Amino acid sequence: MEPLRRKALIDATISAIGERGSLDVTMSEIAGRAGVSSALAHHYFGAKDELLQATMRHLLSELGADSRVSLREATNPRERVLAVIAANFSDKQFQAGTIAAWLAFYVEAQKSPAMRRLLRVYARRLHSNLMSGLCALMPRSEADRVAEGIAALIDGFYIRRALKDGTPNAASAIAVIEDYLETKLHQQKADK
Amino acid sequence: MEPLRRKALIDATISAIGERGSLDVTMSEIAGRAGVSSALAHHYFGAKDELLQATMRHLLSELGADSRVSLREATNPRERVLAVIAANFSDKQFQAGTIAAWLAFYVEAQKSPAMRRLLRVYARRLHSNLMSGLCALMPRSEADRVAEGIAALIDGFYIRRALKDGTPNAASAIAVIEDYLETKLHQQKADK
DNA sequence: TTTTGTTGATTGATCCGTCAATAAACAATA
DNA sequence: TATTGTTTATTGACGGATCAATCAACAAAA
Repeated sequence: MEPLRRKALIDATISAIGERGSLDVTMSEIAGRAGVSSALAHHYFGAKDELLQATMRHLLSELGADSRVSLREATNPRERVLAVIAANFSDKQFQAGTIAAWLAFYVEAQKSPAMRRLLRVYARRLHSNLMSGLCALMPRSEADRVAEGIAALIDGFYIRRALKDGTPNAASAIAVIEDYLETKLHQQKADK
Repeated sequence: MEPLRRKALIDATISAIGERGSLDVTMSEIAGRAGVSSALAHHYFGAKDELLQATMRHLLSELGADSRVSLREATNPRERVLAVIAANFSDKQFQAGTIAAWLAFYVEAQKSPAMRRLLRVYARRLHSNLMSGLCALMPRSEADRVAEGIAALIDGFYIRRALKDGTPNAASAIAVIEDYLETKLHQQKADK
């Protein structure tokens, strides 16, 4: 029962955050969505921030898994980079609820060391995933810079989704980022 | 007296948000920082979200003013773009408190239409400021895309500051963004 | 019967917003 | 100038609402 409930509560947390748009969701709200009492949520998670952290870890591991799958299909360095970008803007990831949760967690990270730690894991992983492709395409120092740029672009488009009404368009975000990459690759070839 | 108090309360709001890292600051906390009672804060602003909105507007107008000053010193299109970037990462803007406030407002925008409206003003202004330089350097459609990229990069580096401990380094952020711009300009010249 | 699952009720804390009351500044008037 | 009236500034205290967390109690497996 326990794993079931935990999963349901975490899912409920994401959808609640997604709907409300911030971490300002009550335990009762979350528990209600999961079809249980708030007391049960406390029973399984102890305190609210532990539930939030578990939710964050869940998001993190889902993105990690998606990235790995996406990377496995890549057959060359360039495709590896594209795969990482694609994973971040897949339908599963680039969704209102998930995006809202990421943003809220970024804010939370400013006061919660635990959250900050988790976000750093995300950042490091993203960087190294990007580098795994970029390193073969340009000198290390240049690759580092481009990876930082792409990472900032990804987070930037995530945050900017907060401005748009209606459906977020992952397509145009991908287009801009890929254009950045292609331009960079082109430049590398020219320099050689 | 009124203008004095309003200013003090808005400044107190920014510093409180900056220190706590989120909008989860109480009226008492803010009022205390401004050296007045919480009742007075209510007297001048009515409700908490009005104070928060006033704070957001203040941030917005400060950034707008800084951008205008920075732009005035530019003597050619390329410098105009650089000026906009520089304004966003000036010591005055790229500061822990201010950054925390921007992020928190982004999250708030997901549930508050008023905040969303203000952030859209910011986004539009940034875009048009960037376009004022880019349009002279490349075709409009390309300029649009580059402007979107730079805007996302700026917001991306802002949000990523939440991960770093210690002082935020505006310098490396500027370096990446300017590198992006230069690469793009180079590409334009080559295409011609 | 021991362990696991589950809840309703409750507690204690926090916090927004209001209000009545006081003080200070200001205006009017005799 | 002295006095009276009026608006502005300011606060302490409080009502009312919300919410996290606890707990005692009950049901259901094992």
